Amino acid sequence: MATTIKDIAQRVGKSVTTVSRALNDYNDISPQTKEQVRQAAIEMGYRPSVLAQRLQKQRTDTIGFVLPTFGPRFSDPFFSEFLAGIGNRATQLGFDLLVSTRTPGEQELSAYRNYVQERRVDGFIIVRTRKKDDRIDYLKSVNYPFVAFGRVEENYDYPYVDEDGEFGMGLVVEYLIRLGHRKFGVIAPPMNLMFSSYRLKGIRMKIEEAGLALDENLVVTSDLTQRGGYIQAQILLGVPDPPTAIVACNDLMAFGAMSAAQEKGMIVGKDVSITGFDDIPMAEHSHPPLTTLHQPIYKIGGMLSEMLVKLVLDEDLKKRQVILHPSLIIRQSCGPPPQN
Amino acid sequence: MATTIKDIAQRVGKSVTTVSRALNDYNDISPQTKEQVRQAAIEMGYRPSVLAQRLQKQRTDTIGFVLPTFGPRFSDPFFSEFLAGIGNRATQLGFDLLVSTRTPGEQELSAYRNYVQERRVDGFIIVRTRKKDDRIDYLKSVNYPFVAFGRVEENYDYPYVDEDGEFGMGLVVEYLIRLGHRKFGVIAPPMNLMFSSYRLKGIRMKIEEAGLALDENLVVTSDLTQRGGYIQAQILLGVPDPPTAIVACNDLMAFGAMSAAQEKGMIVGKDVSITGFDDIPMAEHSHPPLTTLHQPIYKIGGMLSEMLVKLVLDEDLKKRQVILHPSLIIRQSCGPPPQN
DNA sequence: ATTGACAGCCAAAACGTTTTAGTGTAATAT
DNA sequence: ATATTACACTAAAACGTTTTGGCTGTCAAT
Repeated sequence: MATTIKDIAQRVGKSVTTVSRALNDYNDISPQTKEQVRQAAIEMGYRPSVLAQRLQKQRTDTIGFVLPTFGPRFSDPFFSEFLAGIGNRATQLGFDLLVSTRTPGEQELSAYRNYVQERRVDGFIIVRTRKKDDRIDYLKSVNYPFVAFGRVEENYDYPYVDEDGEFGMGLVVEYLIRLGHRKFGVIAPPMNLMFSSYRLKGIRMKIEEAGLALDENLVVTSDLTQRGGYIQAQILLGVPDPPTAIVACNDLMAFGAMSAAQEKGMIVGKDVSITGFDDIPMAEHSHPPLTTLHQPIYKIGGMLSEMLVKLVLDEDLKKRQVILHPSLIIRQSCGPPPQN
Repeated sequence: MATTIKDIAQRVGKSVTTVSRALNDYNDISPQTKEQVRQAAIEMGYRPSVLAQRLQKQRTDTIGFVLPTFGPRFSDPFFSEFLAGIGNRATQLGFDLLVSTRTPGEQELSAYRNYVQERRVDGFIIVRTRKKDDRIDYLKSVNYPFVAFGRVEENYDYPYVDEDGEFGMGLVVEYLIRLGHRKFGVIAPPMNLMFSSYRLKGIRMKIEEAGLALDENLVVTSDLTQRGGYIQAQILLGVPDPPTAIVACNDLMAFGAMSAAQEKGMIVGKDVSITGFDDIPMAEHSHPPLTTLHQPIYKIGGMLSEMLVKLVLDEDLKKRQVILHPSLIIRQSCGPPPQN
C-alpha cells in the first residue's frame, strides 16, 4: 500500500494533524518540523490520496462535459480541438475533466441530473446553447455551477463565452457582395441552436443593407455534419436559378457543399463560392482551401475551464460574459460570380 | 445538504449498517426492512455519495485516457469517434472517463506517473502503441491495469485490441495492382509507431508477391495530419517519374494528398489513385469519396473500455488479445493508371 | 507573582460509505 | 434440557485526508 500521512507521522514522531498542517504550510508549525516532515514525505514517496482529499473537501475537482452528439458515430474536428482546450487548461488548474456524450433530449438531461445528484462533478461546461436551453434551466434551478459556450434567447445572467456570429457573418457577406455576388444560398444549423439565429441575422442584415434580398427558399438547414452539407448543397445547386455563393454555417457543412459542387463538375471558387465558419485545421488543406471565419476554439475551451474553476473556487471572475469577434480568413473557395 | 445513509437510518429507526446492507441487497436483512429502507431512500431522494464510496472501495471508478497529440491545436476525427466509443461504454459500466492530452515524451510519461501515484484512475487505455512503448513498460513495471489499442515490437503479454494492418494494406495493394498500377508511393506514419511497421509490411509483401518492386524513394513518412499528407504528396508528385497510386496510411493524410494532387490540376481517381486507412465519416463525403480500409473505431473504443473494466474488477476476459480485420471500402478515389 | 500573548503541537471529529465481527433471539435438533 | 443453527440486526473500524477546538509551556508585561 501507498504511504499515508499516518506513516509519515509515525516516522517523524508527530501527530497526523501536525504532518497535515506542515505539508499544507500552516504557520502554527515550526520551520524545523516543516522541513523534517517535507523531507520524510519525499523520502517515503508520499502522495496525498485524491480520493480522501475529495471526500473531506466535498469537492470532486472535476469538470463535467457532456458532448451533444447525434448518433453514436460522432466525429467532429471542432470538438476534438475544443476538448483539448478545456482539458489542458483544467489539468493545469488541478482539475479533472469528465467527458461523456449524449444525444440531446431526455437522455442528455438525465446525465446532468445524475452527475448533480451524485455530486460527481463540481460544475459543467455547456456547449452549443439552444434558444431555450433545458440544461441551463436545470442547472440554474438547482444552483449548480456552470459556464457555457453560447448565449440563450432569454437574457439570463450566467457566465459565458460566445463569438459574435452576427458580426462574423456580416464580414463574410460583405466580402461576397464585394466580389459581385447577388444571389446567396445559406446552409444553416438546426434552428433551435442559438448561434443559428445570430449567424442568420448577420447574413440577412448585410444583404438587406446592400439593398439586396435573400431568397428564403435558398435558406436550408442541416445538422452541422459534412454529409448534411453535402445533401443540402445538392438541393441548392439543383434549383433552376442556383445561388452563386453558398454560405455554410460551419466548416464541416462547407466541405460537404464543396463535394456536392465538385461532383456536379463545378470548380469551387470559380463556378460557385463557398464559405464556412470555425476555421478548423482542415480548412487550410481542403481543395480548394476554405474561406472561413476564424475563432480560437482551443483558447475558448481554455477560457471556459478557467472561468468554471474560478466559479467553483468562489473566486472573482473578471468578466462574466465574453464576446469574441471572429476574423475573416480569405482562402481560395470564393471568387467573383461566373458571367453569363 | 444531500440526504445520507445516516438520515435514512434515523428515519426508519435502524442502524446505518442495516440501511447500507439493505440498499445493497444483502441477505441478512429481512424483506420488510429492505422494502422500508428502499421506500425511504426514494422518498428522501437519496443518492449515494460516489466520493465516499470510492474512498471506501479504494477504487476511483475512472478510466484514464491520455491522448497523444502533437502541439496543442489538435484536431482528429479519428479520436473524436474513438473517444465517444470509450466514453459511452464506460458510462454504461458505471465508470468515468478521465481525458487529458499530452505530447509524447517526458511530459506524457509523467502524466501517467502522476495518475498512478495519486491513484486517480483505476487503469488506462493506451492508443497508438509505439514499437518500444515506455507507457506500457512503465505500467507493467508498477503492475497497473491497462489495455491498449495496438501491439508492441516485443512479444509482451498484455491485453490489447489491434487491427491487422498487414492484411488490410494487402487488400489495398492487391486492388491497386488489379487496377493496373505498378508504381506506388507510400505516405507512412512516424516510424516509431507500431502500426507503421504492419502497414508497411503489408504493402511491401503484396507488391513483391506480384513480382514488382517498391521504390524506397517513394516511401515518405509524415505525421498523420492532413497538412502532413499534403506536404509529402507534393513531394511524391513532384519527382520526374511520379507514382500512379499513393497509399496513405490514414484517411487524414489521404485527404491532404488529394488536395495536393488537385492543386496540381490532377483528377483524383483518374490521373492518380489515392487510398486511406480508418474510414472516418468524412471519407464518404470527400471529393472524390475516398477508397479506404474500414475499421470499427467506435466499437473498438467500446471493446477496450469493457476489457479494462473487467480487468479492474478482476473478472475474466474471454480474450486478452483481439485482432480485427479491416475491410476494403471501394469508393471513387482510385482508377486504372493513366495511359501514356 | 500573576496575567496575557504566543508558539507549537495534537486528539477528536468530520466527510459518507462499506466491511468486519460480532450480538441477541427464536426455532430446531439432539 | 441443552446444544446448534438460522435470522435479523448493529457497533465499531476502516478508507485518508482536513478542520475544529483545544492544550501546554515559555516569555514578556504588569
